[in-house]
Amino acid sequence: MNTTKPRAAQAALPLNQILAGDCIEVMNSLPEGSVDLIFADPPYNLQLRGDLHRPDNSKVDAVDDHWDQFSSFASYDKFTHEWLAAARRILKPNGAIWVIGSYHNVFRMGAELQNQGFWILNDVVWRKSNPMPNFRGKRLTNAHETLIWASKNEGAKYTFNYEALKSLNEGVQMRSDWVIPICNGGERLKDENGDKAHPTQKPEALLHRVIVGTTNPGDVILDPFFGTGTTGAVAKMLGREFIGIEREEAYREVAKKRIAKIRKFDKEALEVSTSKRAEPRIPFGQLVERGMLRPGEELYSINGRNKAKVRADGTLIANDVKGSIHQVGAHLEGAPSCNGWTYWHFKREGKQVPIDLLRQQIRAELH
Amino acid sequence: MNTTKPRAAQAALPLNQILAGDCIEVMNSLPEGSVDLIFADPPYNLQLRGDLHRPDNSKVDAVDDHWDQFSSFASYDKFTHEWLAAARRILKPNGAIWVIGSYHNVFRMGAELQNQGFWILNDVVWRKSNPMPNFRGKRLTNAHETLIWASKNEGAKYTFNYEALKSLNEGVQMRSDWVIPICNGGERLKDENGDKAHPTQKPEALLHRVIVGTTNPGDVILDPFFGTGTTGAVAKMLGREFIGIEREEAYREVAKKRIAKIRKFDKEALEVSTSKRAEPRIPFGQLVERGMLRPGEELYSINGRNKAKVRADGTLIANDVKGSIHQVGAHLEGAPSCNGWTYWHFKREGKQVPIDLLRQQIRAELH
DNA sequence: CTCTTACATGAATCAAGGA
DNA sequence: TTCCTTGATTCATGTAAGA
Repeated sequence: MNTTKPRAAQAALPLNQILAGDCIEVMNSLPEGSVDLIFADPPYNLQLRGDLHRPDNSKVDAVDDHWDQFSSFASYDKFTHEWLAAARRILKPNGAIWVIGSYHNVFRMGAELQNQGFWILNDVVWRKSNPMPNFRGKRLTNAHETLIWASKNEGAKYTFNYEALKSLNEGVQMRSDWVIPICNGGERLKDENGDKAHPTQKPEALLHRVIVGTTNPGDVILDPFFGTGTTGAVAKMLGREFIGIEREEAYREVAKKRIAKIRKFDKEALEVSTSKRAEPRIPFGQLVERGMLRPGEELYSINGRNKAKVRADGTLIANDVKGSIHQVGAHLEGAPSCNGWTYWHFKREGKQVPIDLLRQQIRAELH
Repeated sequence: MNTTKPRAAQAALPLNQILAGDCIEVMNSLPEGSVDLIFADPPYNLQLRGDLHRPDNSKVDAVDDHWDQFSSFASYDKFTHEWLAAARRILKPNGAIWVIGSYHNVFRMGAELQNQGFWILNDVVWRKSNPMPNFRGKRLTNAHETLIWASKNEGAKYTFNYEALKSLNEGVQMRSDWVIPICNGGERLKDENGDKAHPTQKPEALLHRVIVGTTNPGDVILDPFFGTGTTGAVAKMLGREFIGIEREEAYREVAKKRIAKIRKFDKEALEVSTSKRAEPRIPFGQLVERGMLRPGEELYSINGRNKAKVRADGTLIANDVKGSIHQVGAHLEGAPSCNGWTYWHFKREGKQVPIDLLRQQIRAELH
C-alpha cells in the first residue's frame, strides 16, 4: 500500500496547522498530489422550515448557522463541485477521500464524486446509538448518517488495514454499518457560556475507525471543514499528520486548544495487526535449499487425497504433473487456483504439518 | 392522512395485475394522479469486472443480467430521469415513493428525486443480518442497502402510520435503520432447476414494514420493476391493491403463480408479534474507539499475575504475545480458552475494575 | 427419530508483483 | 505496456447427508 511519501512535497506542506480561509482557495494553494487522505464533513444544506419544539415545548437548537444556508440545489451543487475538484487535485494518486452527510446532501455529494472520477469503495452507515427522537412522530427517527469512502480513481491502490479493522470487530470482518454514539458528555466541546462550541461535532470514535482503517502512521490527512478539529485530534493521537482548513476564527481557536492537549499514543500501541500480504515473500525453493525439506520427500494434501514429491529445484511432481506447489495443488483439485502453502503438508513424527509452518520459521528469523 | 380515494380513477386502473412491457411506457399509459404509493427496485448498474471466487474456490453467482448493463453514468441518469418522471405523473398529490439501491446507483437516484421536486422524508438503511462477506478482504463487508422515502412535493400530506411502526418496534419509535435478513430459505423462489428464479428477490419483511408504515388498507401500490412480485405478494397479504410492471416474461410467470397462492391476512393475523433479540455483541475494539480505554493503557489480570497493554486496533500485547483479549489471556494462563471480559481489569482511582463493566455501559446505551 | 457434520450460497464495482 | 506467477481470502443460514 502507499506507505512511501514524496518527502519534497511534504516538506512544503503546512503540517499540523489550522489554515484560515475558504477551503477551496486554500486547497488550490497547496501542491498537487500531496495528501494521503481527505476527510470532509461539509455543510449539510439542511432545509429547515421554522423552529422545532420538543413535546415539553422547549426549543430544539437547530443547525441554522449562516454557513449552512444555500439558496438552491444548484448553488449547493456548484459548491460541492468546486470543493471536490480542489480536493481531488491535492490528493495523491493512491489517496482516498471520506465524506459524511445526511439525506439532505449526501446523494448530491455521492453523484458528484462519481462524476469527477472518484471510485466509490464503500458507503458506510454511522448508526447512532443515541439519536434525537422525531418529536412530532411524523417520520422515522433519523438515526444514522452516511459516509462515502472513495479512491481517487478506479484501480488505485488505496490503503485498507483489513486485519486492524477485523481486530477492532472482535475477529470478524468489519461491516459497512458502524454503531457509534453521538458526540456528547465530556467529549463535547463547550464555549464559555456552556453552549456547544460547534453544532455538528463528530465523535472521535468515528474518526478513529476511519484513520486506523484507511491510513498508515505518518500519512497526511487533510480536513477542509475542520470545525473544532476532531480529525486533527484523532490524527495526532494516532501518529498521523493533519492539515485543517477552517473559515471561522472561533472554531479555529477551540480546535487549536483542543489539539494542543492531545498526546500521541506510544509506538507499541499504534502498531496494528497486519495481513500476511505485508510479510516478505519466501519462495518454496528456500525450504529445500535450507534443508527443511529434502528433495524426494513426499508431501500430502490437506484432505489426504493427494501426494507429491519435492524436487531439488523447489517444484513438485505428482503423477505426470510438474510445477509449483500452487500449480500442482490446483491441477490435482481441478480448481482455478490453490494456495500451496496451506494445501501441502509434510510428516514429522507421524504427524502432518503444513509447509506454511516452515515459511513462518524463516519469517521469524527475519524479524 | 389520504385515506379517501378517487373511485372514478381507480375504476380505470388495472388493479392486481402484472402488466407486460417497458415500465416507462406502461406508466405513461396510466391515468395521472391515480396511485398512492410507488415501490421501485430498479437495476443497480453494478459495474462488475471479472469473476469472483470464494476462498474455497467456488464461483460467486454474480448479477450479470443484461437488464443491469448500462454504457455510462449518463445513460443510467437518462433512464432514471425518465422512469422517475413517469412515476411522478401517476402519483396522487399526497402519494409517496420508495426507491431502493446500493452505492452504485442510490446517490444518482436520490439527487434526481430532489431535482424533480420529490421531498425526501427519510433515507432508510436496510442492515442485512447475513450479508455476503468481502472474500478478498479488500473492502468493508457490504452489509446494507439504502431506501429513500419521499413525498411527491414538499408539504404533501403523506401517509405515515406512526403507532403501527412503533408497536412493530417494541413500543419505541421506528428508526431509520432496519435489521432484516436477506431473502433465502423457503421464501426464496426457485426455478425448475432449483436455481434462484430472480437474482435480487427482496425479503417480504422489508416490504411488510414499508407497506404497513406508509399505506392504508385499500391503497394502490405500483411497482414498476416487479420482478418476482414481492411487492404484490405483501400488498395482497396486507389488503392493499397492487399494479406490477415487468418486462421479462419469466419473472411475470413466477410472480403470477406466487401471488395466486397468497391469502389476505385476517384482521387478527395482522397483529404482529416481535421476538426479543439476543444481547448485542460488543467488540472490545469499541472500548478503545470510544476512548473508554486508551491505546497504551495497561490491563491487569483478575489474579494480579499478568498485565498487558492495549493497542489502537483493540488487540492486546503482553511480552511478545499479541491478540484479542481472549487469546492473550488464554496464552498467559496456559489455558485452552479464557473469557477476556472478566479476566482483564483496568485501574480507575486506584481500584481494579473489570473491562466487562465498560461493555455493560455500551449495552445500556443501546437499550 | 435426533443430533452432528458437511456443503451451498447471497445485488460484489474484491490482487500484487515480477518478468 | 502486457503476461504470468504467486498466493491471500469468508459470515450467516439453510439444507442435505451421515451417524
